[in-house]
Amino acid sequence: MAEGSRFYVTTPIFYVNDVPHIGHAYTEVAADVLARWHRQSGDDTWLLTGTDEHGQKILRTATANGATPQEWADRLVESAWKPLLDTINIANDDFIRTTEARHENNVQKFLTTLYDKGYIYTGEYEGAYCVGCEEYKQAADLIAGTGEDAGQQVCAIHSKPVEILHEKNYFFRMSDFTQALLDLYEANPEFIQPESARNEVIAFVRQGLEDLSISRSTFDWGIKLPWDDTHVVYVWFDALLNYITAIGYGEDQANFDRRWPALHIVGKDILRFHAVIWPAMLMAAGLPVPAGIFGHGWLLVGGEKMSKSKLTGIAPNEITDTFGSDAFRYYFTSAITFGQDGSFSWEDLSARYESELANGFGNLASRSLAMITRYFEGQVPTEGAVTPADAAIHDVVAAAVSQADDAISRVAVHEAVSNIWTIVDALNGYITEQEPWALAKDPANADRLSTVLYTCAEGLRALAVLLSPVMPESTHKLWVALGAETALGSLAAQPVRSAGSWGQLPAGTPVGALEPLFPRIESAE
RNA sequence: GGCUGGGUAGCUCAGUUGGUGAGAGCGCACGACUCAUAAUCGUGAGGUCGCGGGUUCGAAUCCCGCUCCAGCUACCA
Repeated sequence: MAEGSRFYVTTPIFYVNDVPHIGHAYTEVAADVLARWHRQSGDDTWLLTGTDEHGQKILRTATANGATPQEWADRLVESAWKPLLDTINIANDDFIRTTEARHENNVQKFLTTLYDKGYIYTGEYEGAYCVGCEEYKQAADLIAGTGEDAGQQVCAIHSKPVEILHEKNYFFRMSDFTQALLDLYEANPEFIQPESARNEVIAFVRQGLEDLSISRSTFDWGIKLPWDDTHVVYVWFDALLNYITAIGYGEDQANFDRRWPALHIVGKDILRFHAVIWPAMLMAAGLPVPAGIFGHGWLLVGGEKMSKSKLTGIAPNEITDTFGSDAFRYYFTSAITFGQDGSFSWEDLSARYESELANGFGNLASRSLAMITRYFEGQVPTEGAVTPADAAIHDVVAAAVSQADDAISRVAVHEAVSNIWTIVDALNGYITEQEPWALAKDPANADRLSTVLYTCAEGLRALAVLLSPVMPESTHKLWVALGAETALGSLAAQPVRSAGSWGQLPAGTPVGALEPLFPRIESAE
């Protein structure tokens, strides 16, 4: 899906009962960077995120907190999830909540469609039920009993024997789609990325799929089945449909056709739901399957998956309060190979902030603008005769643009940043070699000095555009300081794919003052 | 147990279909420079490429065994 003028990307919807941590933020940032890049390239772009609000757990915690589940969800959406998007500067186009009418009504339409087509049947669910937990347990949640319970399976939490219960349930004929899914994976190798995720899924589906129980009657916080209001739909079935109800499935066919299919960015923990159940659901309904599923890795803290119970969970604002949202976004998109697990540490974050953002990019902007201010009275100088050294910079910029765009099309966000960063390194080296401060000592070198500093200004102009999807705030400051806001218009309006064409910033443009883009941070604590 | 990945310089990681002396960034040491956020640029030190076999003229790169780490092994999201 490299080019084309349409780009629909989604994040998973947040389960409102969770506490926001950097894992959620990581997914959001990645999707947002992709969306901003495409949007700024002129593609018809849509970034969807939202919240998942149904299910037994939410009913329980709401009750425990003396609220109705809807009140509870409302509270969490406003106090936790929407603020998270602000904290990390996400420019989503929509925010869907699974309790909204546009979702609930059309989930019912979808269910009716599957029911009418015969993909849903009445069956009996048999499961191990723990009275203490008030829910069915999976085999992994059970342990062998001891003492008087020896020989029986007991609940790992309550250590009491579980009961085998039977319940009337509605089932989705997912097993019908085993072969169709395998064919899909085969025919479209990039449907699931990265390759390791694809292998995982294929191995799973090859074992054969079972039908999926998609209704619950033991609680009622969910979307009712249209043909049997004593059952609510299984939460995942409900949640996955957000990707199409948000864009008009069931009520706005034109918009649906305009947006669908989507690229789904998900963590590898929920890969299976997206790569197996979801496409099967769509196939059953006669709808196109997603454009792709990208499963990214875990953030590891101290070599282990971050978790609240091990006190390694980190709230995004712990980072942004000190480093800012741009640094947060930069760090997670550049330091971690998208698709693989990545290590997070405060030391690494501080080190990269200082060496790459402050000393590398920030200082490049400072030194360039300082010299333009000092030697050319604050106006972008004229480019004179171009030497091989200057041409080399032009080439680096042009190459960075095409390489980064290619990387984005492959969802290789980290690679794109790395490609763009070659401009930072090249310009810092260029300045040291060209020694504009030495040229400035002799008026005979005025033309050369002018060209060197023009090259710096143009390089920065390109950097501002290319990095704006990743670091919207600091690049905007740089854009204004370069005088580009008045000379070329708003940064968001700059087409990213033509950022490499040289000579856009007009000579004579007045530059402004620039505070350090990434100020040094005292001691990191 | 089975499956999917991974174990490469102090740290985080690249290493296409096996082939000139194994790479990058950071950190460290030394040097250059002074426009700049005590920033920049250059040079250098540093590695039995998890362990043991095998295939090959030649393997970090293929095959076998072993070992260590992480994740998955479906209807809680």
